[in-house]
Amino acid sequence: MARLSKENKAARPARAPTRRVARATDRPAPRRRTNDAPYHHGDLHEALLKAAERVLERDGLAGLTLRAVAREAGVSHAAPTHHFGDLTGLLSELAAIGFRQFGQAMAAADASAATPPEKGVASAKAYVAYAQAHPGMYGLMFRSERLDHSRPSLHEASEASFAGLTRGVGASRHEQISKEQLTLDQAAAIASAWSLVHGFTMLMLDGRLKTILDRAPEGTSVETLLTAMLRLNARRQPPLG
Amino acid sequence: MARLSKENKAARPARAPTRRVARATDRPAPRRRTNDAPYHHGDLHEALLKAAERVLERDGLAGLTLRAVAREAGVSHAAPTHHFGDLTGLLSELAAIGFRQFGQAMAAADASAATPPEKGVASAKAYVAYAQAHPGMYGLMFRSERLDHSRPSLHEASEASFAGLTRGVGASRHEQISKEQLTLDQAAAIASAWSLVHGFTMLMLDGRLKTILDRAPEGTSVETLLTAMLRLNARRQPPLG
DNA sequence: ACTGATATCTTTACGATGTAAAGATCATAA
DNA sequence: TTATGATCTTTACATCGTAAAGATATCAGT
Repeated sequence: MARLSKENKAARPARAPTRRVARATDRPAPRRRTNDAPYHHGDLHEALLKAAERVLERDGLAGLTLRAVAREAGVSHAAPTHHFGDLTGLLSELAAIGFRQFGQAMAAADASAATPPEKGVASAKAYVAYAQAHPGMYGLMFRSERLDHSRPSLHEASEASFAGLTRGVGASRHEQISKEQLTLDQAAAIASAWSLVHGFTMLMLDGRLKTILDRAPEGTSVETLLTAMLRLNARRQPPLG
Repeated sequence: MARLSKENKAARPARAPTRRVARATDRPAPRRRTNDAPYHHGDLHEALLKAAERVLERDGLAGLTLRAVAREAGVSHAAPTHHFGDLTGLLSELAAIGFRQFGQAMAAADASAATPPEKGVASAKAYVAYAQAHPGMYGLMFRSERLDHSRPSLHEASEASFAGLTRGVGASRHEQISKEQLTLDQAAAIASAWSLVHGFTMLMLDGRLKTILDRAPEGTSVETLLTAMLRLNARRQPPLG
Protein backbone atom coordinates (compact mmCIF):
# COMPACT_ATOMS: atom_id res chain seq x y z
CA MET A 1 0.00 0.00 0.00
CA ALA A 2 2.89 2.38 -0.57
CA ARG A 3 4.75 1.84 -3.79
CA LEU A 4 3.82 4.60 -6.12
CA SER A 5 6.87 6.79 -6.67
CA LYS A 6 7.14 9.21 -3.80
CA GLU A 7 4.04 11.32 -3.88
CA ASN A 8 4.31 11.97 -7.63
CA LYS A 9 5.93 15.31 -7.10
CA ALA A 10 6.70 15.46 -10.81
CA ALA A 11 3.03 15.60 -11.63
CA ARG A 12 2.68 19.11 -10.32
CA PRO A 13 4.35 22.11 -11.93
CA ALA A 14 6.43 22.84 -8.85
CA ARG A 15 5.10 26.23 -7.99
CA ALA A 16 7.63 29.06 -8.23
CA PRO A 17 9.80 29.41 -5.14
CA THR A 18 8.49 32.87 -4.33
CA ARG A 19 5.10 31.80 -3.14
CA ARG A 20 1.93 33.68 -3.75
CA VAL A 21 3.00 35.79 -6.70
CA ALA A 22 0.93 36.38 -9.78
CA ARG A 23 -1.34 33.47 -9.08
CA ALA A 24 -4.39 34.78 -10.84
CA THR A 25 -2.59 34.59 -14.16
CA ASP A 26 -1.75 30.91 -14.33
CA ARG A 27 -5.16 29.87 -13.13
CA PRO A 28 -7.69 29.09 -15.82
CA ALA A 29 -10.22 31.87 -15.92
CA PRO A 30 -13.55 31.16 -14.25
CA ARG A 31 -15.76 29.41 -16.76
CA ARG A 32 -19.36 29.48 -15.70
CA ARG A 33 -21.21 32.17 -13.93
CA THR A 34 -24.56 30.64 -13.09
CA ASN A 35 -25.95 30.81 -9.61
CA ASP A 36 -26.12 27.17 -8.58
CA ALA A 37 -22.74 26.14 -9.97
CA PRO A 38 -19.68 26.48 -7.74
CA TYR A 39 -18.01 29.82 -8.40
CA HIS A 40 -14.48 30.90 -7.66
CA HIS A 41 -11.96 29.12 -9.91
CA GLY A 42 -13.89 27.08 -12.47
CA ASP A 43 -15.68 24.18 -10.89
CA LEU A 44 -13.30 22.03 -8.94
CA HIS A 45 -16.15 19.75 -8.00
CA GLU A 46 -16.42 18.41 -11.54
CA ALA A 47 -12.67 18.51 -12.07
CA LEU A 48 -12.12 16.34 -9.01
CA LEU A 49 -14.63 13.76 -10.17
CA LYS A 50 -13.01 13.60 -13.58
CA ALA A 51 -9.60 13.27 -11.96
CA ALA A 52 -10.91 10.56 -9.68
CA GLU A 53 -12.21 8.58 -12.63
CA ARG A 54 -8.82 8.82 -14.34
CA VAL A 55 -7.02 7.68 -11.20
CA LEU A 56 -9.44 4.82 -10.78
CA GLU A 57 -8.92 3.60 -14.32
CA ARG A 58 -5.17 4.04 -14.16
CA ASP A 59 -4.32 2.81 -10.66
CA GLY A 60 -7.33 0.78 -9.64
CA LEU A 61 -9.38 0.94 -6.50
CA ALA A 62 -6.33 0.67 -4.25
CA GLY A 63 -4.79 3.77 -5.80
CA LEU A 64 -7.92 5.84 -5.49
CA THR A 65 -7.03 8.00 -2.51
CA LEU A 66 -8.03 11.52 -1.65
CA ARG A 67 -4.49 12.77 -2.04
CA ALA A 68 -3.97 11.01 -5.35
CA VAL A 69 -7.11 12.62 -6.71
CA ALA A 70 -6.00 16.02 -5.47
CA ARG A 71 -2.62 15.55 -7.14
CA GLU A 72 -4.26 14.47 -10.37
CA ALA A 73 -6.41 17.59 -10.31
CA GLY A 74 -3.42 19.77 -9.44
CA VAL A 75 -4.73 21.10 -6.15
CA SER A 76 -3.64 20.74 -2.56
CA HIS A 77 -4.38 17.49 -0.82
CA ALA A 78 -6.99 19.06 1.42
CA ALA A 79 -8.96 20.74 -1.34
CA PRO A 80 -11.37 17.83 -1.93
CA THR A 81 -12.51 17.96 1.67
CA HIS A 82 -14.51 21.10 1.15
CA HIS A 83 -16.34 19.67 -1.84
CA PHE A 84 -17.02 16.14 -0.66
CA GLY A 85 -16.56 16.19 3.08
CA ASP A 86 -14.40 13.12 3.23
CA LEU A 87 -13.23 10.14 1.21
CA THR A 88 -16.61 8.47 1.55
CA GLY A 89 -18.21 11.50 -0.01
CA LEU A 90 -15.95 11.54 -3.03
CA LEU A 91 -16.21 7.80 -3.59
CA SER A 92 -19.97 7.91 -3.26
CA GLU A 93 -20.34 10.65 -5.85
CA LEU A 94 -18.03 8.81 -8.21
CA ALA A 95 -19.97 5.58 -7.69
CA ALA A 96 -23.15 7.44 -8.57
CA ILE A 97 -21.59 8.38 -11.88
CA GLY A 98 -20.68 4.74 -12.37
CA PHE A 99 -24.23 3.62 -11.71
CA ARG A 100 -25.52 6.07 -14.28
CA GLN A 101 -23.04 4.83 -16.91
CA PHE A 102 -23.93 1.29 -15.97
CA GLY A 103 -27.64 1.93 -16.23
CA GLN A 104 -27.21 3.44 -19.68
CA ALA A 105 -25.21 0.43 -20.86
CA MET A 106 -27.92 -1.90 -19.62
CA ALA A 107 -30.67 0.14 -21.23
CA ALA A 108 -28.83 0.16 -24.55
CA ALA A 109 -28.43 -3.61 -24.43
CA ASP A 110 -32.08 -4.05 -23.62
CA ALA A 111 -33.04 -1.86 -26.54
CA SER A 112 -30.72 -3.72 -28.89
CA ALA A 113 -32.74 -6.93 -28.74
CA ALA A 114 -36.33 -7.49 -29.80
CA THR A 115 -37.98 -10.19 -27.74
CA PRO A 116 -37.68 -10.86 -24.01
CA PRO A 117 -35.44 -13.93 -24.24
CA GLU A 118 -32.79 -12.17 -26.29
CA LYS A 119 -33.18 -9.02 -24.24
CA GLY A 120 -32.25 -10.97 -21.14
CA VAL A 121 -29.19 -12.53 -22.67
CA ALA A 122 -28.08 -9.23 -24.16
CA SER A 123 -28.50 -7.48 -20.82
CA ALA A 124 -26.55 -10.13 -18.98
CA LYS A 125 -23.72 -9.91 -21.45
CA ALA A 126 -23.74 -6.13 -21.26
CA TYR A 127 -23.64 -6.39 -17.47
CA VAL A 128 -20.50 -8.50 -17.51
CA ALA A 129 -19.00 -6.48 -20.35
CA TYR A 130 -19.37 -3.25 -18.41
CA ALA A 131 -17.54 -4.71 -15.44
CA GLN A 132 -14.86 -6.07 -17.72
CA ALA A 133 -14.37 -2.70 -19.38
CA HIS A 134 -14.46 -0.78 -16.09
CA PRO A 135 -13.22 -3.14 -13.40
CA GLY A 136 -12.21 -0.32 -11.10
CA MET A 137 -15.59 1.36 -11.34
CA TYR A 138 -17.50 -1.87 -10.84
CA GLY A 139 -15.30 -2.63 -7.84
CA LEU A 140 -16.03 0.81 -6.45
CA MET A 141 -19.74 0.31 -6.93
CA PHE A 142 -19.97 -3.16 -5.46
CA ARG A 143 -16.87 -3.92 -3.51
CA SER A 144 -15.94 -0.72 -1.73
CA GLU A 145 -16.65 -0.53 1.95
CA ARG A 146 -16.58 3.22 1.94
CA LEU A 147 -19.77 4.17 0.16
CA ASP A 148 -22.63 6.04 1.74
CA HIS A 149 -25.75 4.73 0.06
CA SER A 150 -27.89 7.23 1.90
CA ARG A 151 -26.42 10.03 -0.21
CA PRO A 152 -29.20 11.20 -2.50
CA SER A 153 -27.22 11.06 -5.74
CA LEU A 154 -25.89 7.58 -5.08
CA HIS A 155 -29.17 6.27 -3.78
CA GLU A 156 -31.03 7.61 -6.75
CA ALA A 157 -28.58 6.33 -9.35
CA SER A 158 -28.40 2.93 -7.71
CA GLU A 159 -32.17 2.66 -7.47
CA ALA A 160 -32.53 3.61 -11.10
CA SER A 161 -30.24 0.84 -12.26
CA PHE A 162 -32.09 -1.56 -10.00
CA ALA A 163 -35.36 -0.48 -11.57
CA GLY A 164 -33.92 -1.47 -14.92
CA LEU A 165 -33.24 -4.93 -13.56
CA THR A 166 -36.78 -5.40 -12.25
CA ARG A 167 -38.17 -4.20 -15.54
CA GLY A 168 -36.10 -6.73 -17.44
CA VAL A 169 -37.10 -9.56 -15.17
CA GLY A 170 -40.72 -8.53 -15.43
CA ALA A 171 -40.55 -8.53 -19.21
CA SER A 172 -39.11 -12.01 -19.41
CA ARG A 173 -41.80 -13.27 -17.02
CA HIS A 174 -44.42 -11.58 -19.19
CA GLU A 175 -45.86 -9.69 -16.28
CA GLN A 176 -45.95 -6.17 -15.02
CA ILE A 177 -43.83 -5.79 -11.90
CA SER A 178 -44.95 -3.18 -9.44
CA LYS A 179 -42.30 -0.81 -8.22
CA GLU A 180 -43.72 -0.89 -4.71
CA GLN A 181 -44.72 -4.44 -4.02
CA LEU A 182 -43.28 -7.76 -5.20
CA THR A 183 -44.59 -11.28 -4.82
CA LEU A 184 -42.18 -13.75 -3.28
CA ASP A 185 -41.76 -15.38 -6.66
CA GLN A 186 -40.95 -12.11 -8.33
CA ALA A 187 -38.49 -11.22 -5.59
CA ALA A 188 -36.86 -14.60 -5.99
CA ALA A 189 -36.61 -14.20 -9.75
CA ILE A 190 -34.98 -10.80 -9.37
CA ALA A 191 -32.59 -12.06 -6.71
CA SER A 192 -31.76 -15.03 -8.90
CA ALA A 193 -30.95 -12.98 -11.97
CA TRP A 194 -28.97 -10.41 -10.06
CA SER A 195 -27.08 -12.98 -8.01
CA LEU A 196 -26.15 -14.93 -11.11
CA VAL A 197 -24.66 -12.06 -13.08
CA HIS A 198 -23.19 -10.30 -10.07
CA GLY A 199 -21.63 -13.48 -8.75
CA PHE A 200 -20.22 -14.34 -12.15
CA THR A 201 -18.81 -10.84 -12.47
CA MET A 202 -17.17 -10.85 -9.06
CA LEU A 203 -15.63 -14.26 -9.61
CA MET A 204 -14.35 -13.04 -12.94
CA LEU A 205 -12.84 -9.85 -11.54
CA ASP A 206 -11.22 -11.76 -8.70
CA GLY A 207 -9.66 -14.20 -11.11
CA ARG A 208 -11.58 -17.07 -9.54
CA LEU A 209 -13.05 -18.20 -12.85
CA LYS A 210 -9.58 -19.23 -13.95
CA THR A 211 -10.02 -22.30 -11.80
CA ILE A 212 -12.91 -23.30 -14.02
CA LEU A 213 -11.55 -22.07 -17.34
CA ASP A 214 -8.31 -23.96 -16.89
CA ARG A 215 -10.28 -27.20 -16.76
CA ALA A 216 -12.73 -26.33 -19.54
CA PRO A 217 -12.18 -27.35 -23.17
CA GLU A 218 -9.29 -25.72 -24.97
CA GLY A 219 -9.95 -22.10 -25.88
CA THR A 220 -12.90 -21.54 -23.59
CA SER A 221 -13.05 -17.84 -22.76
CA VAL A 222 -15.01 -15.94 -20.18
CA GLU A 223 -17.52 -15.01 -22.86
CA THR A 224 -17.91 -18.62 -23.95
CA LEU A 225 -18.50 -19.70 -20.40
CA LEU A 226 -21.00 -16.94 -19.79
CA THR A 227 -22.91 -17.80 -22.96
CA ALA A 228 -23.01 -21.46 -22.03
CA MET A 229 -24.19 -20.59 -18.55
CA LEU A 230 -26.98 -18.38 -19.84
CA ARG A 231 -28.02 -21.05 -22.32
CA LEU A 232 -28.16 -23.56 -19.49
CA ASN A 233 -30.42 -21.29 -17.47
CA ALA A 234 -32.53 -20.33 -20.46
CA ARG A 235 -33.25 -23.94 -21.29
CA ARG A 236 -35.38 -24.07 -18.21
CA GLN A 237 -37.35 -20.88 -17.95
CA PRO A 238 -37.11 -17.20 -18.80
CA PRO A 239 -33.43 -16.40 -19.25
CA LEU A 240 -31.57 -14.28 -16.81
CA GLY A 241 -34.56 -14.65 -14.48
CA MET B 1 -9.84 4.60 8.92
CA ALA B 2 -8.48 5.99 12.15
CA ARG B 3 -10.94 6.00 14.97
CA LEU B 4 -10.02 3.18 17.30
CA SER B 5 -8.86 4.69 20.58
CA LYS B 6 -5.28 5.76 20.22
CA GLU B 7 -3.34 2.61 19.47
CA ASN B 8 -4.91 0.71 22.36
CA LYS B 9 -2.03 1.42 24.64
CA ALA B 10 -4.08 0.02 27.51
CA ALA B 11 -4.01 -3.41 25.97
CA ARG B 12 -0.35 -3.86 26.70
CA PRO B 13 1.07 -4.02 30.25
CA ALA B 14 3.04 -0.80 29.82
CA ARG B 15 6.52 -2.11 30.21
CA ALA B 16 8.43 -0.84 33.24
CA PRO B 17 10.26 2.43 32.63
CA THR B 18 13.66 0.84 33.10
CA ARG B 19 13.77 -1.03 29.87
CA ARG B 20 15.13 -4.50 29.45
CA VAL B 21 14.90 -5.67 33.04
CA ALA B 22 13.68 -9.07 34.12
CA ARG B 23 11.96 -9.79 30.86
CA ALA B 24 12.28 -13.56 31.00
CA THR B 25 9.99 -13.69 34.01
CA ASP B 26 6.82 -12.18 32.55
CA ARG B 27 7.09 -14.16 29.34
CA PRO B 28 5.15 -17.41 29.18
CA ALA B 29 7.58 -20.29 29.31
CA PRO B 30 8.40 -21.94 25.99
CA ARG B 31 5.86 -24.58 25.27
CA ARG B 32 6.92 -26.97 22.57
CA ARG B 33 10.32 -28.28 21.77
CA THR B 34 9.88 -30.23 18.57
CA ASN B 35 12.16 -29.68 15.63
CA ASP B 36 9.83 -28.35 12.96
CA ALA B 37 7.82 -26.01 15.19
CA PRO B 38 9.06 -22.48 15.76
CA TYR B 39 11.14 -22.40 18.92
CA HIS B 40 12.05 -19.49 21.10
CA HIS B 41 8.99 -18.16 22.93
CA GLY B 42 6.11 -20.54 22.29
CA ASP B 43 4.86 -20.35 18.73
CA LEU B 44 3.99 -16.81 17.81
CA HIS B 45 3.02 -17.96 14.36
CA GLU B 46 -0.08 -19.71 15.67
CA ALA B 47 -0.74 -17.04 18.25
CA LEU B 48 -0.78 -14.35 15.59
CA LEU B 49 -3.25 -16.26 13.44
CA LYS B 50 -5.54 -16.76 16.42
CA ALA B 51 -5.24 -13.08 17.27
CA ALA B 52 -5.96 -12.13 13.67
CA GLU B 53 -9.12 -14.20 13.68
CA ARG B 54 -10.29 -12.48 16.84
CA VAL B 55 -9.59 -9.05 15.41
CA LEU B 56 -11.38 -9.94 12.20
CA GLU B 57 -14.48 -11.10 14.05
CA ARG B 58 -14.44 -8.15 16.39
CA ASP B 59 -13.48 -5.25 14.12
CA GLY B 60 -14.18 -6.56 10.65
CA LEU B 61 -11.99 -6.53 7.59
CA ALA B 62 -11.23 -2.83 7.89
CA GLY B 63 -9.83 -3.31 11.40
CA LEU B 64 -7.63 -6.21 10.42
CA THR B 65 -4.25 -4.50 10.27
CA LEU B 66 -0.80 -5.82 10.99
CA ARG B 67 -0.41 -3.56 13.97
CA ALA B 68 -3.81 -4.42 15.38
CA VAL B 69 -2.98 -8.10 15.21
CA ALA B 70 0.36 -7.50 16.89
CA ARG B 71 -1.37 -5.57 19.67
CA GLU B 72 -3.95 -8.31 20.09
CA ALA B 73 -1.15 -10.85 20.42
CA GLY B 74 0.76 -8.60 22.81
CA VAL B 75 3.90 -8.25 20.72
CA SER B 76 5.59 -5.36 19.00
CA HIS B 77 4.07 -4.13 15.79
CA ALA B 78 6.94 -5.44 13.69
CA ALA B 79 6.91 -8.95 15.07
CA PRO B 80 4.50 -10.38 12.47
CA THR B 81 6.83 -9.38 9.68
CA HIS B 82 9.27 -12.14 10.45
CA HIS B 83 6.57 -14.79 10.44
CA PHE B 84 4.50 -13.72 7.47
CA GLY B 85 6.66 -11.37 5.48
CA ASP B 86 4.03 -8.72 5.06
CA LEU B 87 0.33 -8.04 5.42
CA THR B 88 -0.46 -10.09 2.34
CA GLY B 89 1.26 -13.04 3.93
CA LEU B 90 -0.72 -12.87 7.15
CA LEU B 91 -4.02 -12.33 5.37
CA SER B 92 -3.35 -15.18 2.99
CA GLU B 93 -2.60 -17.63 5.79
CA LEU B 94 -5.73 -16.54 7.63
CA ALA B 95 -7.80 -16.90 4.48
CA ALA B 96 -6.47 -20.43 4.11
CA ILE B 97 -7.83 -21.20 7.56
CA GLY B 98 -11.13 -19.73 6.48
CA PHE B 99 -11.28 -21.89 3.38
CA ARG B 100 -10.68 -24.97 5.48
CA GLN B 101 -13.48 -24.05 7.91
CA PHE B 102 -15.69 -23.27 4.96
CA GLY B 103 -14.91 -26.56 3.26
CA GLN B 104 -15.80 -28.46 6.41
CA ALA B 105 -19.11 -26.65 6.75
CA MET B 106 -19.98 -27.49 3.16
CA ALA B 107 -19.00 -31.11 3.58
CA ALA B 108 -21.11 -31.40 6.71
CA ALA B 109 -24.11 -29.96 4.89
CA ASP B 110 -23.61 -32.32 2.02
CA ALA B 111 -23.49 -35.27 4.38
CA SER B 112 -26.60 -34.14 6.24
CA ALA B 113 -28.88 -34.75 3.24
CA ALA B 114 -29.57 -38.01 1.50
CA THR B 115 -30.37 -37.49 -2.16
CA PRO B 116 -28.72 -35.08 -4.63
CA PRO B 117 -31.56 -32.56 -4.79
CA GLU B 118 -31.63 -32.02 -1.05
CA LYS B 119 -27.86 -32.11 -0.87
CA GLY B 120 -27.70 -29.19 -3.24
CA VAL B 121 -30.18 -27.12 -1.32
CA ALA B 122 -28.52 -27.94 1.98
CA SER B 123 -25.12 -27.01 0.62
CA ALA B 124 -26.36 -23.73 -0.76
CA LYS B 125 -27.95 -22.84 2.55
CA ALA B 126 -24.79 -23.81 4.38
CA TYR B 127 -22.79 -21.65 2.01
CA VAL B 128 -24.83 -18.57 2.78
CA ALA B 129 -25.03 -19.45 6.46
CA TYR B 130 -21.28 -19.63 6.74
CA ALA B 131 -20.89 -16.19 5.23
CA GLN B 132 -23.61 -14.87 7.50
CA ALA B 133 -21.93 -16.30 10.58
CA HIS B 134 -18.44 -15.18 9.52
CA PRO B 135 -18.89 -12.10 7.37
CA GLY B 136 -15.38 -10.87 8.08
CA MET B 137 -13.82 -14.15 7.10
CA TYR B 138 -15.91 -14.49 3.96
CA GLY B 139 -14.99 -10.95 3.03
CA LEU B 140 -11.34 -11.75 3.56
CA MET B 141 -11.63 -14.84 1.38
CA PHE B 142 -13.54 -13.26 -1.48
CA ARG B 143 -13.33 -9.53 -1.22
CA SER B 144 -9.83 -8.75 -0.06
CA GLU B 145 -7.44 -7.40 -2.65
CA ARG B 146 -4.43 -8.40 -0.63
CA LEU B 147 -4.38 -12.15 -0.95
CA ASP B 148 -1.63 -14.11 -2.63
CA HIS B 149 -3.32 -17.14 -4.14
CA SER B 150 0.00 -18.56 -5.21
CA ARG B 151 0.86 -19.28 -1.58
CA PRO B 152 0.75 -23.07 -1.22
CA SER B 153 -1.45 -23.16 1.87
CA LEU B 154 -4.03 -20.79 0.44
CA HIS B 155 -3.97 -22.33 -3.00
CA GLU B 156 -4.43 -25.79 -1.57
CA ALA B 157 -7.26 -24.86 0.79
CA SER B 158 -9.05 -22.88 -1.87
CA GLU B 159 -8.72 -25.69 -4.40
CA ALA B 160 -10.04 -28.18 -1.88
CA SER B 161 -13.20 -26.19 -1.25
CA PHE B 162 -13.61 -25.80 -5.01
CA ALA B 163 -13.32 -29.57 -5.41
CA GLY B 164 -16.24 -29.92 -3.02
CA LEU B 165 -18.28 -27.69 -5.27
CA THR B 166 -17.51 -29.68 -8.40
CA ARG B 167 -18.34 -32.90 -6.58
CA GLY B 168 -21.71 -31.53 -5.53
CA VAL B 169 -22.56 -30.31 -9.00
CA GLY B 170 -21.47 -33.65 -10.44
CA ALA B 171 -23.72 -35.52 -8.03
CA SER B 172 -26.80 -33.49 -8.90
CA ARG B 173 -26.11 -34.05 -12.60
CA HIS B 174 -25.76 -37.77 -11.93
CA GLU B 175 -22.37 -37.92 -13.52
CA GLN B 176 -18.80 -38.29 -12.50
CA ILE B 177 -16.86 -35.05 -12.97
CA SER B 178 -13.22 -35.37 -13.77
CA LYS B 179 -10.86 -33.28 -11.71
CA GLU B 180 -8.72 -32.53 -14.73
CA GLN B 181 -11.06 -31.94 -17.60
CA LEU B 182 -14.57 -30.50 -17.78
CA THR B 183 -17.04 -30.37 -20.64
CA LEU B 184 -18.37 -26.93 -21.46
CA ASP B 185 -21.71 -27.93 -20.02
CA GLN B 186 -20.15 -29.06 -16.79
CA ALA B 187 -18.09 -25.91 -16.55
CA ALA B 188 -21.23 -23.85 -17.15
CA ALA B 189 -23.13 -25.77 -14.48
CA ILE B 190 -20.36 -25.21 -11.95
CA ALA B 191 -20.06 -21.54 -12.83
CA SER B 192 -23.82 -21.19 -12.56
CA ALA B 193 -24.06 -22.75 -9.13
CA TRP B 194 -21.09 -20.87 -7.79
CA SER B 195 -22.15 -17.54 -9.29
CA LEU B 196 -25.64 -17.89 -7.88
CA VAL B 197 -24.65 -18.55 -4.26
CA HIS B 198 -21.62 -16.27 -4.33
CA GLY B 199 -23.56 -13.45 -5.87
CA PHE B 200 -26.41 -13.86 -3.42
CA THR B 201 -23.94 -13.89 -0.55
CA MET B 202 -22.12 -10.77 -1.68
CA LEU B 203 -25.34 -8.87 -2.24
CA MET B 204 -26.45 -9.95 1.21
CA LEU B 205 -23.22 -8.90 2.93
CA ASP B 206 -23.25 -5.57 1.13
CA GLY B 207 -26.81 -4.90 2.22
CA ARG B 208 -27.98 -4.78 -1.39
CA LEU B 209 -30.67 -7.41 -0.82
CA LYS B 210 -32.51 -4.92 1.34
CA THR B 211 -33.65 -3.26 -1.86
CA ILE B 212 -35.46 -6.48 -2.72
CA LEU B 213 -36.57 -7.49 0.76
CA ASP B 214 -38.18 -4.11 1.37
CA ARG B 215 -40.48 -4.71 -1.58
CA ALA B 216 -41.14 -8.38 -0.85
CA PRO B 217 -44.17 -9.57 1.16
CA GLU B 218 -44.21 -8.65 4.83
CA GLY B 219 -41.79 -10.68 6.90
CA THR B 220 -39.66 -12.01 4.06
CA SER B 221 -36.22 -12.75 5.44
CA VAL B 222 -32.96 -13.48 3.70
CA GLU B 223 -33.53 -17.17 4.36
CA THR B 224 -37.02 -17.04 2.89
CA LEU B 225 -35.72 -15.33 -0.20
CA LEU B 226 -32.88 -17.80 -0.58
CA THR B 227 -35.25 -20.74 -0.22
CA ALA B 228 -37.62 -19.31 -2.79
CA MET B 229 -34.76 -18.66 -5.14
CA LEU B 230 -33.44 -22.20 -4.84
CA ARG B 231 -36.93 -23.58 -5.33
CA LEU B 232 -37.27 -21.50 -8.47
CA ASN B 233 -34.03 -22.88 -9.84
CA ALA B 234 -34.79 -26.43 -8.76
CA ARG B 235 -38.10 -26.43 -10.54
CA ARG B 236 -36.19 -26.50 -13.76
CA GLN B 237 -33.27 -28.81 -13.43
CA PRO B 238 -30.81 -30.13 -10.85
CA PRO B 239 -30.82 -27.61 -8.02
CA LEU B 240 -27.88 -25.40 -7.33
CA GLY B 241 -26.49 -26.36 -10.71
C1' DA C 1 -16.13 51.75 -6.31
C1' DC C 2 -14.91 50.26 -1.92
C1' DT C 3 -15.06 47.14 1.85
C1' DG C 4 -16.41 43.43 4.70
C1' DA C 5 -18.17 38.72 4.67
C1' DT C 6 -17.72 34.32 3.00
C1' DA C 7 -16.64 30.50 0.13
C1' DT C 8 -12.59 28.42 -1.69
C1' DC C 9 -8.06 26.72 -1.45
C1' DT C 10 -3.32 25.95 0.98
C1' DT C 11 -0.42 24.95 4.95
C1' DT C 12 0.44 22.75 8.81
C1' DA C 13 -0.24 19.21 12.05
C1' DC C 14 -1.51 14.69 14.04
C1' DG C 15 -2.47 9.89 14.54
C1' DA C 16 -2.80 5.92 11.93
C1' DT C 17 -0.84 2.46 8.64
C1' DG C 18 2.90 -0.87 6.20
C1' DT C 19 7.51 -1.73 5.85
C1' DA C 20 12.60 -1.47 6.21
C1' DA C 21 16.68 -1.53 9.06
C1' DA C 22 19.24 -1.76 13.12
C1' DG C 23 19.59 -3.10 17.92
C1' DA C 24 18.57 -6.38 21.76
C1' DT C 25 17.75 -11.04 23.55
C1' DC C 26 17.83 -15.74 24.04
C1' DA C 27 17.70 -20.95 22.67
C1' DT C 28 20.46 -24.05 20.42
C1' DA C 29 24.61 -26.18 18.82
C1' DA C 30 29.47 -26.72 18.81
C1' DT D 1 30.85 -22.09 27.75
C1' DT D 2 30.47 -19.56 24.00
C1' DA D 3 29.22 -18.17 19.45
C1' DT D 4 25.72 -18.28 16.16
C1' DG D 5 21.53 -17.18 14.41
C1' DA D 6 16.56 -16.97 14.87
C1' DT D 7 13.28 -14.15 17.23
C1' DC D 8 11.53 -9.95 18.85
C1' DT D 9 11.79 -4.70 19.77
C1' DT D 10 13.01 0.04 18.51
C1' DT D 11 13.41 3.41 15.52
C1' DA D 12 12.56 5.59 11.27
C1' DC D 13 10.13 6.90 7.07
C1' DA D 14 6.68 7.55 3.45
C1' DT D 15 1.97 7.37 2.95
C1' DC D 16 -2.86 7.97 4.21
C1' DG D 17 -7.32 10.60 6.08
C1' DT D 18 -8.72 14.37 8.54
C1' DA D 19 -8.88 18.58 11.38
C1' DA D 20 -7.69 23.39 12.02
C1' DA D 21 -5.78 27.64 10.93
C1' DG D 22 -4.02 30.82 7.51
C1' DA D 23 -4.28 32.90 2.77
C1' DT D 24 -6.94 34.42 -1.22
C1' DA D 25 -10.37 35.67 -4.26
C1' DT D 26 -15.44 36.38 -5.21
C1' DC D 27 -19.70 38.36 -3.99
C1' DA D 28 -22.94 41.44 -1.64
C1' DG D 29 -24.10 45.69 0.36
C1' DT D 30 -23.33 50.29 0.76
